[in-house]
Amino acid sequence: MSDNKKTTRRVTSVDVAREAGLSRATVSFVLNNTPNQSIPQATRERVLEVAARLGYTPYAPARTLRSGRSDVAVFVLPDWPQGHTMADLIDRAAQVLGEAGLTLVTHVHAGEDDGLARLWSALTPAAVFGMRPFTPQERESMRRAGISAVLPPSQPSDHDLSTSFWIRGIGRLQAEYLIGKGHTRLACALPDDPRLAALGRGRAEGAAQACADAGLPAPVMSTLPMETADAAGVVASWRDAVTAVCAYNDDVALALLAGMRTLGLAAPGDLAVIGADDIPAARFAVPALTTVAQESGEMGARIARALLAALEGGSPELDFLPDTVHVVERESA
Amino acid sequence: MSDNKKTTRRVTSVDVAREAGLSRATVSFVLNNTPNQSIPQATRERVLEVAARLGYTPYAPARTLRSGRSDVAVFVLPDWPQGHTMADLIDRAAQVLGEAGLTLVTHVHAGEDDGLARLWSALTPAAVFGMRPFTPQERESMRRAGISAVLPPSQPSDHDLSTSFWIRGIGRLQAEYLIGKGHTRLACALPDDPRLAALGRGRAEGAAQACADAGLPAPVMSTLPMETADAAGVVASWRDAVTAVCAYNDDVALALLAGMRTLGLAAPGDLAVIGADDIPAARFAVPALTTVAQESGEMGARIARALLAALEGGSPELDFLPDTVHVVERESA
DNA sequence: TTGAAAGCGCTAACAG
DNA sequence: CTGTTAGCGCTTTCAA
Repeated sequence: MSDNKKTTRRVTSVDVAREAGLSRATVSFVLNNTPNQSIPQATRERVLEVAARLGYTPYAPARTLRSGRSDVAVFVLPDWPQGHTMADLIDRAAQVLGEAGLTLVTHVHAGEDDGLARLWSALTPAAVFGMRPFTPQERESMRRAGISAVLPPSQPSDHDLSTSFWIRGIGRLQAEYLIGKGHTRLACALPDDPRLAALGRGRAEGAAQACADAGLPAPVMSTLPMETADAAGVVASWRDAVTAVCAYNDDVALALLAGMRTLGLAAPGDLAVIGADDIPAARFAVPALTTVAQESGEMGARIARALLAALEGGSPELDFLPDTVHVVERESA
Repeated sequence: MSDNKKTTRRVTSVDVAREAGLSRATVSFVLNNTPNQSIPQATRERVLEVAARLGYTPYAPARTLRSGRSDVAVFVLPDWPQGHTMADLIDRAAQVLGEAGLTLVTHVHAGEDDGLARLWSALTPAAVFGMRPFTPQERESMRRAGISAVLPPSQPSDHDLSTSFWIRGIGRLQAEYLIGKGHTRLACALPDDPRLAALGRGRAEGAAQACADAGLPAPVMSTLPMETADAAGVVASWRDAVTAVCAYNDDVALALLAGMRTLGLAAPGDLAVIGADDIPAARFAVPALTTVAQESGEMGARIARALLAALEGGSPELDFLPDTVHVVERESA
C-alpha cells in the first residue's frame, strides 16, 4: 500500500556487493572485466545475476570523477539547418564511436556567447568534433576542461573544414564537371542565409580554383535570394555572360531553376545548373537536378576514427579525400 | 623550453582557494552565489579575479556527484532525417533550457539495442525528451538512472506524439483543407522509408479522422515509392477514385507531382496535392506546393517549459494545440 | 581470491 | 565572516 515516498534511491555497487555477500572491489572487478584478476566463475555469475536483478547501473559522474575520463563524444553543430548529409554522417560516426564505448551526442551552437564553455563543464566530453575550426579561446577552454581529442586541430590547414576538400571540393567538382561539358563562363550562386555565408564562400572558392586551373576567367559570384522573382532577377543579370552555374546547394539550385522558368529559360540548354547535397527533391525537379553527392556516412566514420586515434594519443589524421564525393548526373547540367 | 610533458592538470577550486589565500568553502560560496552567506565584496571580487586568472572551470562530474543533479537535458531523436522543423524546435528549446541553466544535447537512437541505457549512464541527464513514447523498459532504466523529468509521460495519451495533435493534427489539417475545397474522395500517400512508417500512419489517421467527421468515406492509403515511375504507378492506380491527396510530407508530395507529370496530369486540376513541413523546395515546385507548416520553434519552447516544470516537481503539461500548425496555400491544392 | 581504504573535485552542514 | 570536514559512487592499489 505504502508506495515509496520519494524517488527510490539509486542502486549502487554497494547494494550489489551487500546482496551478493561480497565486497565492492570484487563487484567492480567483475563488472568491469578487470584483467589480471582471477575471479571464480561462480562468484562472477553471482555478481552479474545480482546486478541484473537489482537493476544496477554504473553512475557516470562517479565513474568519470574517479577515472578522469568520460565516455561521451560531442559533435558541435552550427545553427544552420542540417539535412540528410549530416544525419548520415552523425549516424555512422555514432556507430563507430559506440563500438569503442563512446556515446555520441550533438549540440548546436550559434557561436555567439560562451555557450561552449558551458557545454564542457556540463558534459566533460572525452572528444569533440566541430564543423568549423575552434577559436583560440574556445580551444583554451577545452584544454582547461581536459578534453584531449579535438577536431579539427588548431592549425588551420586542410583539416579546416570550411576550406578543406569537404567544402571546397564540392565547388571544385561542380566546376570541373561543368568545364568538362564545355562551359567556359561560370557563375556561383551563393546562399542568401547569412549563417551559410562562410560555407558558401568555401564552395565558391573551390569552383574558382577549378576555373583558374583550367585557364578560365573567374566565376561570377552572385548571392541568390530564395524567392522565385528575385532569383529570376539574378539569372537575368547573368545574360550572355554565363552559360553554367554552380549552386551552393540543391535548395539554391531549385530556386535558380524556378527563376529561369519565369524567364522562359530551360536547363541545361539556356543555362546549365548543378547543385549539391542530392536532397530527395532534386530528382523530382524539372528538369531533374544534376548534383554533387557526398559519402557522408564514410566521412562520419573517418571523423570518428580520427577522434579515437587522438584519444589514444596519436595525432588526428583527418583526410577528406576526393573519393567521398561524386557527381550525380541527371538533366539540369 | 621544457613544455609540460603531460596534459596540464585541471585547475580546481583548491587552486583558486590557495592562490586567493582562502578556503575552498569560501570560494565555493562566491562561485555559486550561495544565498544566506555574507561575503565581503572585497573577498568576493578577489575570488572572482583569481578564478578568472587561473581559468578555473567547475568540474561537472564532481559537481553532479555531489549535488545529485546534472545540468544536461537530452533530446532523443529517431534515426530518420531531420529537417528545418526539428532544427528550429531544438534551437528554441535549447534557448529556453539554457536560460534555466540547462545545456541541451541531442542523441540519435535507432531504437534497436540497449543504446538508451548506455546514454543515461554516460550522461546522467536531468531531463529527457523523446520524439516517441518510451517503452516500459526504457522508462524503467531512466527511473533507475534517477532521471525525473521525462517527456512524453508514461500514459499514452495526447502527449503521445505519434498520436498527438502534433502528428495527427497535420493529417487532419491537410484533409480538412482539401475537404474545404470540395473534395470528397481522398488518398493518403504514405512514406516509403520503413523508419517513417509509424509517423506516416499517425498523420494518415488524422486525415481519416477528418474524413469520418465530415461523413466522407475513408481515404485510400497507398505507400509512395520515391521513384518517379513508381510514383506514377501509384497515381495511376487511383484513377477516378480520388481527387485529392494528403502527402506524408513535402518530399513525398514532390514525388507525387513528378509521377503525375509523367502521366500528363496536373495539380490541382487533375489531382490536388498537399504536403507537409514546408521545405524550401516546396515553393519552387511546379506547381508550387501547398503544404502544412508548423511553428516548430514554439513547440520547442513548450517542450522545454514542460520539462522545466517537471524538474520542479510539477506534472508535465504538454499540449500541442492547433495554433502551432497552419496551411501554406500555394498552387498544388 | 577477496577485502579495506584512499581519494577524484565539489558542496554544505557545522564550527569557530 | 571564514575554515574544517564529511561524504556523493566509483576504481584501484595494497594487504590479508
